[in-house]
Amino acid sequence: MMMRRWSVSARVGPTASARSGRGRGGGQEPSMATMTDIAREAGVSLSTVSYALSGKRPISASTRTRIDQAIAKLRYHPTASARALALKRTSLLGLAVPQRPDVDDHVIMEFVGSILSAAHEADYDVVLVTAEDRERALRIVEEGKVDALIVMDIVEDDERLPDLARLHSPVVLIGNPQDTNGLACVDFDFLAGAMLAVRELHGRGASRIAMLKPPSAAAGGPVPTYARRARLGYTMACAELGLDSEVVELPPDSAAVADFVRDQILSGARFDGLFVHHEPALAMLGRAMSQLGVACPEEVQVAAIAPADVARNGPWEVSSVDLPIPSIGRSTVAMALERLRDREVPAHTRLLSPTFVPRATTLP
Amino acid sequence: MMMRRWSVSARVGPTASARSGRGRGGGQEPSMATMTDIAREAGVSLSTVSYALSGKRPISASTRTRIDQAIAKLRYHPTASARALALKRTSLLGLAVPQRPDVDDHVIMEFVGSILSAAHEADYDVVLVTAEDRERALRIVEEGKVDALIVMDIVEDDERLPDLARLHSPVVLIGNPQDTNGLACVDFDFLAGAMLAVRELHGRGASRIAMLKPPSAAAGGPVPTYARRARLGYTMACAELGLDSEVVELPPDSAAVADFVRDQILSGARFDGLFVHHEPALAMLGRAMSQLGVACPEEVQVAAIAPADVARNGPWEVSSVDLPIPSIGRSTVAMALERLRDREVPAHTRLLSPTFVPRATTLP
DNA sequence: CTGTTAGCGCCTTCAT
DNA sequence: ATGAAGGCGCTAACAG
Repeated sequence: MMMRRWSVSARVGPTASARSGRGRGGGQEPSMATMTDIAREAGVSLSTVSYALSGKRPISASTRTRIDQAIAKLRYHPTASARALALKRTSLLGLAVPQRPDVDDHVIMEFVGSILSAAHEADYDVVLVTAEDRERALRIVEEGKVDALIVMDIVEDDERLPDLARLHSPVVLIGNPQDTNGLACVDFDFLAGAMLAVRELHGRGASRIAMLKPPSAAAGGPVPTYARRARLGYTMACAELGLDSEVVELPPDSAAVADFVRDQILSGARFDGLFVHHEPALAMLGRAMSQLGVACPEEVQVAAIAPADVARNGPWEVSSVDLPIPSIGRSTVAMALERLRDREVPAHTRLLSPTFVPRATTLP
Repeated sequence: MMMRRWSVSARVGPTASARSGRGRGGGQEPSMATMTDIAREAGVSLSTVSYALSGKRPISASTRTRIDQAIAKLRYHPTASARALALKRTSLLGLAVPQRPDVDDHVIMEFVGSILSAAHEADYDVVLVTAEDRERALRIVEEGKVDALIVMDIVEDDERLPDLARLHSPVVLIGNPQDTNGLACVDFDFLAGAMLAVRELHGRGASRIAMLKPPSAAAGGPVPTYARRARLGYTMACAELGLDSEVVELPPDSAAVADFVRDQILSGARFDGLFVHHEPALAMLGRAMSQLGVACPEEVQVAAIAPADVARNGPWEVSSVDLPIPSIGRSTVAMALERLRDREVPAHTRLLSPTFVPRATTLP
């Protein structure tokens, strides 16, 4: 049975013209009830109300009842700012999201959604700032507007890291730059993931395995930290297995993909396995192969690194090392909260282990 | 005259022992500098520092300089919670975003992005909550964690409205429900937009104009508030122009769209104008018409209501009444801030006027 | 089990 | 142009 504590007893009127209780009718600010009001109404002391609410001290049943009634009657709600000032914590996490046009909105929303859920479960709320507004991100933590900061879309040699490293509050990066600047990081283990994909292809008979990836960003452009690690994993796995390695950079347009399939697979038969780390090209590849009549699991096997929904939707069901975006989001929040607890433990990096999910593009 | 050493008026507590001097690096909490520290360092009073920072009182150049130096030296940053408590405002806006799978992530991100920008420009930050978590949305405003709340994705007969209407802080809805419950609303004027699209088609020679829309949600499912208004605009415009009206509900799959084109346009030639309020079907329609050999501006003209990028991308450039998502976002923030200023002005609805952009699917 | 009280860091009305 | 002092609403020692 649900005991209503903050229940709303009665509706007033259409316009809620029933201004504050007794005061004088001159109704200005509704001027919400405070803990002092509750104390008076319940005939107890201020601190008793506080302890009743926080449960940090035993309260007699009768007292608690009177307090609860007063709270319901006056529609009391604790004031976040006051609590924050006294506790020195806001129960707010900062989240810097990228607004660059070249990042997939769907992926971002998945991150944001999982981070929101995880934060809410721990009774934290989330303040969003755009990653491009560096000043603002720094400011909300310096001013104590948030207790910790999560930064998405970290790129190689990210220029924000030195500033972030100076902050006195926990900062967690989503990504894994070569130089973390001593900051905590959470990410998928792209290196292990790439190796796993290659091994799975090889274990299923492929021996001429190419890696397909997007063109390296235009010189100087930002490079996501996973690009290097995935590529490294691929070459390491090939080396380990004694295979030749060849990285093919493919622009994300159907023509280029079709050309590749025609030249390198159909005619050349150069590859019997493809490791694809290139989400937009995945669907194009599927269409090109079916149109050109390349038998997929038989002639050439395909394994990708991609979010599960990307791998499954589209024209075919691609076997893949699934990118567990929600897990990354949750781990990130968890790490932020941990660092909020133990300010002392040194920052570390947490890489989520890969799992291979065979689907329709690899042999059984 | 009284020579007061830096008044230790109330610094007795064990906490305020002010051992902040370099002491030893026993380093516990960095314990950020406060305004009192700045005052001491600059040799002025607390209030002087406060006024220097807020600029609400003239400060002599020399004093200001010393204060600025102290601030720089001690790396001072005002504390948001303290300021919020004193000012009774947090400079934080709440934003409830939908997480329903059937809302386009891209559109959401556009809303969120524009709202973030607008808020930041006014020196507000944004707290994100998921619309599904109604309790939480209410709570962040009741506890004064945010100064106002913006709620996206309002549906017809939205069950959240009564609760939102009870709040004592400004609430702004994105959408325009029939019963606003006295809440402020901002939205695109879908009614006028639909009428405009029909008139433009008619003005260009079309006289048998159908409206294409997604199937009405399964009974009981949430219905976005714009569905009714767009449809109403269509029928009103047809009536006004003395045209027959026919609303065609099309599921968002290529087969259905192709069937429609084949049966109703190719064979039947029943329509020479299509008013499309159905984003996912737009691209499908373009492909179907070109594959089936329907001459687009000549045989049948098409005008849509859609975000500009949706209208322009895809297989054809659709003439359309562009949905100005960023403007809606900005207006929403503006309205929230207005209501924060003038708590008295009654809530009202703001509908953004439509503009027709002729592109390739209408005659000149 | 319950009160009393001193802050948390900043703003602002009075004095000067 | 500058100080002094009293909150803002809540928490957490200290006393009983």
